This record gives sequence, C-alpha cells and structure tokens, in this order.
Amino acid sequence: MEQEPELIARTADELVGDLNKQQAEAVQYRGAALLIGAGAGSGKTRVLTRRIAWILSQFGAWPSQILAITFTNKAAAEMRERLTALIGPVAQRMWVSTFHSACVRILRRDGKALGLKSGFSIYDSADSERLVKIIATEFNVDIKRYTPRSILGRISDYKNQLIGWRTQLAAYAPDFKPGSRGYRISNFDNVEELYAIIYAEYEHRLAMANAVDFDDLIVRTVELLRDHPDVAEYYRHKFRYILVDEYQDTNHAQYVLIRELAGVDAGESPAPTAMAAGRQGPAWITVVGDSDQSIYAFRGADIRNIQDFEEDFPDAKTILLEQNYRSTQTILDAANAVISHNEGRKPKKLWTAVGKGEPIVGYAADNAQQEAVWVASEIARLHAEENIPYSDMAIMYRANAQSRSLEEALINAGLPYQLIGGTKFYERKEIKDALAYLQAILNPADDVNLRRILNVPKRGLGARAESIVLDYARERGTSFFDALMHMEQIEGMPTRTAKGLKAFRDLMASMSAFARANITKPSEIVAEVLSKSGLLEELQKSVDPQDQSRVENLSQLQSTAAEYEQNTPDATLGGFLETTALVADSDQLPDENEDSGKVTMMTLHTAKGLEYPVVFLTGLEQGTFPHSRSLEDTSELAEERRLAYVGITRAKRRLYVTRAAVRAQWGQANDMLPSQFLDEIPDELIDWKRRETGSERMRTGWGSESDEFGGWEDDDFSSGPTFGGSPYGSSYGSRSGSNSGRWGSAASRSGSSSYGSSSRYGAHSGGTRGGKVSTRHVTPKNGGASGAKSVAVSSLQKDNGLNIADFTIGDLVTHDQYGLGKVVDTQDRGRNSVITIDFGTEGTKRLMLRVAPIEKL
DNA sequence: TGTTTTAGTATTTTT
DNA sequence: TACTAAAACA
Repeated sequence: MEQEPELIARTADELVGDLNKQQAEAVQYRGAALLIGAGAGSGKTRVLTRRIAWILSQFGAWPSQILAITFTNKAAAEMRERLTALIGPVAQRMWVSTFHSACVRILRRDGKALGLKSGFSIYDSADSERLVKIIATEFNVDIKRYTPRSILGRISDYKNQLIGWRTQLAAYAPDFKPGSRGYRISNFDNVEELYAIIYAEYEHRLAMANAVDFDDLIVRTVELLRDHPDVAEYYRHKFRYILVDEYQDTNHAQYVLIRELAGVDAGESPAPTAMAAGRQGPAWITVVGDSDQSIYAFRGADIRNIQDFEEDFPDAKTILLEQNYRSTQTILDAANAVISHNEGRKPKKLWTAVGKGEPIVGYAADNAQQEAVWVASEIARLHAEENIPYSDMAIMYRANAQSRSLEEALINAGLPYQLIGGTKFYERKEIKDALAYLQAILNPADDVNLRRILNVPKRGLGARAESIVLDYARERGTSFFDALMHMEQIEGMPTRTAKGLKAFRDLMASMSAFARANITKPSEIVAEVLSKSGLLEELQKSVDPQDQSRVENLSQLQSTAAEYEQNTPDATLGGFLETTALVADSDQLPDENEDSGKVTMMTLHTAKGLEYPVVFLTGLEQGTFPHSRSLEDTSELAEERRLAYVGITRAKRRLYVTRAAVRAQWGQANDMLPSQFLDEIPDELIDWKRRETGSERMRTGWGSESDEFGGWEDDDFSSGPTFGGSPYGSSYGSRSGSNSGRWGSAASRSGSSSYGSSSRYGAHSGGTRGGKVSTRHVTPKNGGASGAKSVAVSSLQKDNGLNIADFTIGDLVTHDQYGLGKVVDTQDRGRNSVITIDFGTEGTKRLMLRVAPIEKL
C-alpha cells in the first residue's frame, strides 16, 4: 500500500481526553455496528471526526478505507476541514461526501457495467419533470389531471423503495413495451397502469439519453453492487469503515446501499479474533442520528432505518449522547416539552450544564408585516443595545414564501441580511441554458438538454422544426442528436428550417471540437459557449433590466468554473458539471468561522445542523407551522413537530417565537390561530411581549372597550415601500443564491375579509383544530384612526420629518451608522420616498427617507 | 416564428 | 399575488 506520510498520529488522550463519558465510549467502540443516538447539540460532529481519527490511529486503518457520508456538501466540507486539522492533509484523500456525490464517483468509475457511458448527464428535478411531461403528452395523458410533478413524485417513491419499472410493468401493464412509437394511454381509470407505463418509458428515455436522475444515483449504484459481484467486491474490500451522519434521514434505497457497500449480507464472516474491521467480513458501520430530527419523510426518508438499527445489524451497540453543549436549559426544556407530544418515540431528555438562561420571548402580531417589523426592530435593538453581531442572529420560517415580508422589514430597518434558499443559482433559466449547452456537448445523446437549447437564443427553430427532427428520430429509434446529424435524409423539410438546423449543428460541432481540445479547462469552455452560442449577446442587447442581472449571473458561472478549475487538480468539464448538479441551499452558507456580518434567513429545513446565539422562529400559526397540509395526518403532524424541535434547538442563548393573527397567502388574507406548538411550550418559559392581538382581544371580549377596533388593519403597513426596478439597486442583503425581483412591492391590502363558516378564536377545545379560521371581519378597511397602536407599529410610523424635496443629487449627508455619504439618487414617492446614498467604503445604500437616520450637511 | 396578452394555478420542506 | 404556459395576434 502507498505511504501516508502526512498522517498525524494522535494519542488516545488527545482524541478522547476532553470528551464526556458517552462521547468517549462512542469514539472508541470496537464492533461491527454502532448507532450513536445524538441529541441536538450533543457534539456529534466532534464525536464522528474523533472516531475517524481513532480508527486511523488506534485501529491502524488507512484513510482510503474510510467512507464518511453526510447529508450536504457543506457538512462534508466541514467534516473534512475538521479532519484535516485533526489528522493532517491526508484527510483530503478520504472519501468524505454526500450519498449522491459518492454514488456519482462510483458510477463514473464503474457505470459502464450498467450501460452508462462516460459523460452521462445528471438530471435535476426540473429536467426530469420536462422529460415526464414530454412522455405524458406523447401518451395522450391529461397533464392537468396528472401533473408531471405528481407523476414524477410517484416514480421517485418507487425508486426510493427500490421498486423497479420492470416489476411495476409486469404487475400493471405487461403488454407495454418501452420505446414503442405512437403509444396512447387509453385507460385512465387504472392509475397504477398509467404510472407503470410512464415509469417504464421514463427509464427507457433516460437510458437512451445516457442520463440518470437524482434518485437513480442511489438506485443504480445499488443495482451495480447487486448485479456485479466483481464491482461489489472491489468496494467492499476498499471501504472497511463506513460512517453515516444524519442517519434518520436515509431512505430505503440509501439503507440498502449502505448494506451492500458494507457487504453485510455477503455471508462472509470476520476473522474470529478480529479487533478491527480488518480484511474479511463486512465493513464496520457507524451511524449517527436523532430520530427526533427526522424531517425528510416527505422525501422518502424512513425513520424506521434508525429505529430498527439494532434489529437490522446483529450485535449492534447503541450509545446515547444526551448532554447538550449548545443551548440554555430554558431552550432545552421547551424543546423537550414540544417533542414529548410525539407518540411512540424512545424517551430522551436533553440536558445542559449551561444554566437556565433568558426566558423565551413571545410576540403575537396582528399580521405578517407587523410580525416582520417587530422582528426587525428587535434585531436592531439587540445589535444596538447588547452588541450582538448580526451574524449571530437567524430568522427561521416554515416555507420560503414567508421570507418576503421579513425581507421588506429588514430593508426598511436598514439591517444587513442574507437569504438562503429560494430559487437556486443553478436553477435559473440563463444558468440552466448555459449548462444545457455544456451537457449537450459532453453527452450529445442527452435529448432533454439538446432540445432545450435548440432555439435558445432565438434562431428561428421553433416547435415546427423541433418536431420534424423529432419525428425522424422516433421513426428510426435514435436520439435527437442522431437525427440532426442525418437531417439531409429528412424529406420535405422547408429550406429555411434546414438552414437553421445546419447552422445549429455546425455551432454545436464547433463548440464540441473546442471542448475536446480544452477538456481540462472548463472555464474556457464556458466562455466559448457563452459567446459563440449567442446567449450572452442576446441578454446584453436586451433592454429588460432583469437581463442585466442575468448577464452577471452568467459571468458568475464562469468565475465558478475558473474557481473549480483552480481547486481541482484533474479538472474536467464533466467534473465541473457534477459540482453544479449536486448543490444544496445550505451550501451557500458561509463557513462557520467566517463572519458574514449579516442576519441569516432561511427555512427550518435548511437550518438543520446549524446553530445561532439568537433565533427567531416566525409564523407559529396553525396552518403555517404546522403546515396546513399536515394538520389532518398524525404522522405528518409528528414530522412538523420534529421540525419545531429542530428549530427550537438551533438557538444557543435566546429564542423568540412569533406569530401573526392574519397572514396573506397567495393574495388572500386569512385569520390564523396560534400554533399548537406554542401551547406545547410550558407557559412559564415564555415571556410574552404581546400575547394577544388586537382583533383577538376584541373577539374574546377582553378589553372590548379598547379603541383598537380595526387597529390591526393599519394603512401604514399596507402601503409599505415599493422598490421598483432591479433589486440589485439596493445593496442591502446580498441574497446569496436567489433572486430576481422578488421583493417588488409590499403587500398592499385593503380590507382582508374572508367569508365562510365563522368560528371563534379560542375554540381550541374541539378535536379538529383547523388551519385557518374563516371569520368575517366587521371592519373592512380604514383602520389607523385609532390612537393606541401596538408597540411595533411605532417604528413604521416613525417619521424623521425629512422631505425628499430638500435633497438634491450631490448633497452631502451623515448617517448614524455609515457616516459621511453623498446623495446619488432621489425618488419622490411621497411618504415612501427613497434616497440613494454613496457611503464610499460602506457602499451605496438605498434608504427609506422617513426612517433613515441621516442628516443633511 | 416571435411577441404580447390572458388565464390558470400554485406553495411545503430538497439531496 | 406572482409566475408560467397556452392562446391570440402581428
């Protein structure tokens, strides 16, 4: 075996000396199967990295014998980093990766055995959906009734369960032959048949296109290991220690993959005296997880994997880590209380030595805007009065759609933030177009990508031209690319179309020649494609301001390629495309030791595995969180509760829980009841800054004399600021990853009455606890006349008395925070006037004049 | 074929 | 509301 000179040997004491008893036991355990039940914040990453180091230094294993699997790329990178610190540069050569990228690696090497050719494409869900749509349409399926997404969802379920298309076909449509032309589905009553047929055809087309989808990465690897003993043998011999993080989120296919890789069922027994995994027998498996943090069941994660671990792996050992090093006792008490409402779980109680800490702060807002404003003002206060850095604070919510009002509030308050999630960089049109070119160059058989770019940018090849080529391809049973190459033989093609197609073919040929000549220089290929294809040119010529940012995105894509090229010794185009295919939201997050200086906003799902000193959990309402689609089903509700558990345990020092009495979802304002999770937190743990909203107080009869009548409907809120034009005009909040004009305008509602069966607030008693209460508001609009507004309103009502007319471009001003600046632009919007100021090194800021802490010089 | 208008529909959560 | 996709029009 090769030498591993960079391996730093660690003594036993260095590895376990500073750990608690359970942690140390987990690190040192000798045995074929270990389950570490790691409660939130119990130091599992630490244990995992130490264990790897332990295996190397004390069991005498080689780094190349270790396979460590995490859930996200970020987690993998972090673990590798920690390992490098612990054992030296040799960690760089270990397999520390996600399920998906590990499988890509295996398939790249050995996929030939399955008929996968080099350069195979990886379809993301959008690509897959396109393909399903194409098939369904061809088969005469009513795609309104059976949406591509729902069909794909079903296919994905099959795959996660390792149910193959042959099985489904045999059971429900034995007469169907994938790839047969002109097939029409006639029997819509038998949905299983419909799914089986589309599933089979989908797989057929994927194979034709030399492509795999996301789920296939796992499934096909399992297939590879099962059907090709030589390949299985290679990996079983190679990986002697397999460690899996977030085991509660694995699905059945991933579970089987682990078993296959480890060779658990291979029937080989270890040497009787083995003190380590050695050379024979199954690899040793360590899994780490927390069944209370299983939040991906909707995606096929099977909580039984972790619950049944001890039955699944003979002689398995379980070690529980229950000491929490992250949060205060108050926060843990809340988390424990909430999760204890889930039935059928193994009892577990987190505890901490940190102490009680601050109470949880609660706030009930009248509506989502007010909730956001209150959160923003509290953040500003914590920063100003308690010196808490913005980067120590995070705002979390159930669904991405909730981020809008929060963003607006943060912008108005002038607070820097970063939003994680939303539309991902690699999912944007222009990026997907560019990537489609690259993919088509690398893998010409890839019909989906080739057809995507046929007329992008516009080159006069529309649906007509496409179908001419396509018909020919289907007739001959070849790929779109093949048909294109033989287009001269197509009869009856209009000259104009032929000309266009030839030009396209030549273009692809020339780019492909360039790519072959520069295959190790992805960034140059990207540059070539962007300019030659005309993608860049089309956008540059465009007058649409959005296209300007698209140009920037494309140039960022090129930088990304260049970066990849520099960091990867054996860079290839294919390698680059892989890195783009397997990114997740959380990958956008800055490193833990890098201070972004910004408040972080993200969904609860994205937040898993992270921690912040201050956490705001927003939207705690029935129907928002727990989500309305989960209210009916106990197991889905249990998952929501686990999500709440995850959210609560992200907080280290301070936790805020907020809700809104009225929330608009897709244009409709709805009355919302408080989340049941709020009731599940012991009351004495929460310090309510505002417990009931105005309308609730009114309706329950308390303080009915108050003049808050209609006060929840405040005009000052509903006519929030409108930032027109490109969001890039504002320098607040670099949205890492997402964007494009999402914050167009603040929700301007007037009158939010919804009609329906009215039920009183407070009707918690009954069995069913509906998501939204439909109540008819007595007051249609025109609030704001009353004097006693809620506390939070004040910040929006605030007015510094400045007048936009008093400012001209070039004026000098001072800002409380940014210092001296020069006015670059003014926009007169009356009360919502906006002023743009260049603060030099502090950047150019767009400020809402009436609240901006500025002074004219 | 390309552009504009209109209509319908969608929101969980993502490797 | 906001985005996408079909439909209508140029």
